[in-house]
Formats: sequence, C-alpha cells, structure tokens
Amino acid sequence: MKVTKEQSAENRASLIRTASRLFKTYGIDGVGVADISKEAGLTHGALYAQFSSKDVLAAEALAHGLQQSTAKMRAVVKEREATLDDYLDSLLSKKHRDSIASGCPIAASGSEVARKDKAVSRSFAGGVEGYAGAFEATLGPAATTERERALAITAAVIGAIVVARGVAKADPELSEEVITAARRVLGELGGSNPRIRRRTTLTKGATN
Amino acid sequence: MKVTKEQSAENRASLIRTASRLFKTYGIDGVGVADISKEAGLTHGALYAQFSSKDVLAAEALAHGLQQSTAKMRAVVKEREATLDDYLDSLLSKKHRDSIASGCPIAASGSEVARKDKAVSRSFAGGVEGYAGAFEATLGPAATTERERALAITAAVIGAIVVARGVAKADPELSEEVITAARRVLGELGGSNPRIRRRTTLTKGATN
DNA sequence: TGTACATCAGTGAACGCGCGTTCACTGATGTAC
DNA sequence: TGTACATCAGTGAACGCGCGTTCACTGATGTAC
Repeated sequence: MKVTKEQSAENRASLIRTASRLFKTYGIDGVGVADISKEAGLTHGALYAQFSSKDVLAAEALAHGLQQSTAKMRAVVKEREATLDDYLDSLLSKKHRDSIASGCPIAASGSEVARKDKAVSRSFAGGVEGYAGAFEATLGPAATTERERALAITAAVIGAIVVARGVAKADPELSEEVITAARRVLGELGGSNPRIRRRTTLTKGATN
Repeated sequence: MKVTKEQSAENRASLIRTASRLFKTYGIDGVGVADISKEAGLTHGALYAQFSSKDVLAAEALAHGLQQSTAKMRAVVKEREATLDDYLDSLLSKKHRDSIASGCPIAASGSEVARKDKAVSRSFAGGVEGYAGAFEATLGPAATTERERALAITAAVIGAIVVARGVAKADPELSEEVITAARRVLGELGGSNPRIRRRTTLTKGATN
C-alpha cells in the first residue's frame, strides 16, 4: 500500500495538524497515538512510519501550533503596521480563552511541556521568541527596555489565558476579570510609541 | 487493620502532601495512585478508603499546595508589612523556577487543571484570589485599579514561571531573561505607594 | 472497670482497559534498463 | 515507451505494561452494656 510522495507528505502534515489540535484540547498525556491516527484517517502504524515516537510528534505538533499562532498574530492587520493593542485584543479575549483547539499551544500545554524533552523545549523557546519579537516591534521607550517589556507581556498573556481557563468552571466572573485586567494593565506598557498613542487617544471614537 | 482516628487523619494528610508534591513534579496524569500511596507508606486501597477517586484527591492536593504557597508568600516578612517587591523577589526567582515540587501548583499544573472538573477549578480559583489579595494589599494608586493590577500581576507571575520552565532545557539564557524581565516590568506596577517607593528609591544602597 | 462485638481503615489480589511500540506483511510507486 | 523489480508508506495483529478502580478480607479500635 505504498502511496505517492505527495500523499505521504500530506499524511504527515495531517498527522501533525491533528496532533496539534488534540494535544491542545486534551493535553499531550490525554491523547493516544490511536486517536490521532484515526482522526487523521490512518492507522497508528502509519504514524510510526512518519515519526519515531509520540514525543517526536509532540515536538513537531508544538512547533506547528506556534507557527500558526504567530502567523495569526502578524496577520491581525494588513497594510498598516500592527500595534500592541491589536495583538492584545486578539490574544486577551474570551474567544481565545474558549478556542483552545486553535489557540496558543503554550497557553494550552505550557505546564506539561516543562516536563518533556529538549526537542519540545526547543519548539517552545522558538515560539516564545516569536511572540516577544512581534510585541517588541510595537513598543516605544519607557522605564524598562522594549525587550524586557516584550518578554514580560509574552509571559503575562500566557499566564492570563492559563488562569482564565483554570478558574472558568468554578468562577466565570473571575475568569473574565482576569482577561480584562490583563488587557488593561498590559495595554499601559506600550511606552511612548506614536502608533500606540494614536490608537488609544487620537482615534478613540474616530470613524477611521 | 483498623487504625486510630488520629492515625487515619495523619495518613490522609500524608496522602495529600505526597500527591501535591508528585503531581507538581510529574503532572497529574504523570503519576499513578500506586506511586502516591507507596510514597505515603500505604497501599492504593487505603487511598480509596480516604478519597473516592484520583480526581477528588487532585482537587484536595491542589488546594493544599495553594494554601501552602499563599502562606509562604505572607510569611516572607515578619513584623513590617510586605511590599510588592518582597513578593516578586520570592516568586520571580530561579529558586522558584527550579523548585517545582515545593513551588506554586498553578505554575506547575496550570494548563492541566483547565481540563479537570469543577472541584479542581474551585481550588484553583481560591488560589488565584489568594494571590491577588496579597498583591492588592501592597499596591497604591495608578492609571489602573489595584484589583486590575493585582490580577494582571498574578497572571504574569504564573506565566513567567511556566515560560521560564518550558524554555529552560533548550535555552537557559532565555529562561533567566524571562524571569528578570517580568521581575523588572511588574515591579513598575506598584503605583504611588510609599512602601514601594521607599524600598526602590530611598533604601537603595542604604545600610538598613 | 471488664467484656462482647460492631465498625471501618487498611490490605492485596484481581478486574478490564487503553497505552506506546513492534513487526511481518501488502501492494502501489517509481526507478533501472 | 514498455517491462521487471526494489522500495517503502501504510496495515493491522500482537506485545508487555501500568493504569484507575473494585472487593473480599483482616484485625485493631472504640463503643455499648
């Protein structure tokens, strides 16, 4: 049952996509290789023909999810440059909190990833740098450096989503409060950047 | 083999303490009831005599760990009132990053907890309120309310530890950078509180 | 205080189950001539 | 272009293993009299 190179590559991509979605939804330890293969329309044997172990697939799935997430961030606006507010609006939202399957994989599996191997950690670090780089480009001068604020914002956004999801079942009000609070406080960290200032002061209530 | 009420209560407490430590270290899904019972010096049957399921034990272990963590926070200083800097120094440190077994359970298992039941979520929410309350008491007036900053700081601290642990294997420098950056940026969120200002300006370099 | 006995915390064998991984096999692909 | 055949992606049965949970049993505790 050999398939064409193209089909094989597509199967591989399908396994990664499916794994990314399921790992985020149920946790890496919460999904079996059988579930992943089945939902990708293959058998687990095919999965092992493509990946040497579940952990190797996990590292690839994490990298894929992060790539997807940072791409989504950069695509928030076309034409004009993105602002910190653009990024925060999309990341710190009830929508992001509730779409775990398509959302940020660090927020979905962050504390699990800390226990996986170096390959997984490498994917993770790449994602963190991706986020921080995107944030940094939107920041202006302030008491702390742009790099410092970018890293702090990255950590804070992830923490806010983790916390908002964790408390959601027991205390939905607190969950929303965490998102809103993080949104407002982090929005203040822009610094004296014309792009930020324009959006939060000049265009407030403007038609365009 | 019935034991005294006191012994039974002690066994229960031992199971909770052991579970809290092991769950934080290996993840909730990463530890079996056999491991927990064995390390507490009992059999898994005894565990089921005390808790109706592993998830019920998980909720109790989480609550225990959070209680321990917030107690530790409030005990950072005796006599004088704690400042934001006191809390941040102890929470945003390499020591906390590397002591997962005795550290904050939200940072250790945050993203796993989001998939557990309402009892677990309730423990989680209690812990978040505990942290936020402690932070709030140290804050002064600023552009955002004390409550908002307290919640944002809570989320940011957790996110920073999760991220620092996640990238540690692949990129130790980035890991430290995240902690330091979060420490500096969050330190700026104190507001016009005399306790904060005194510590960061007046006593800088002073002997006492 | 002393005796009889119900209680129930803890034991350990056993349960079915799903896990990650291996492997002999299949048969279409794609290459060598 | 046509034929022969090596390759190898994918199949599916089988592996040992550890999981969470159940349950008949034990025997010291602690209560009723």
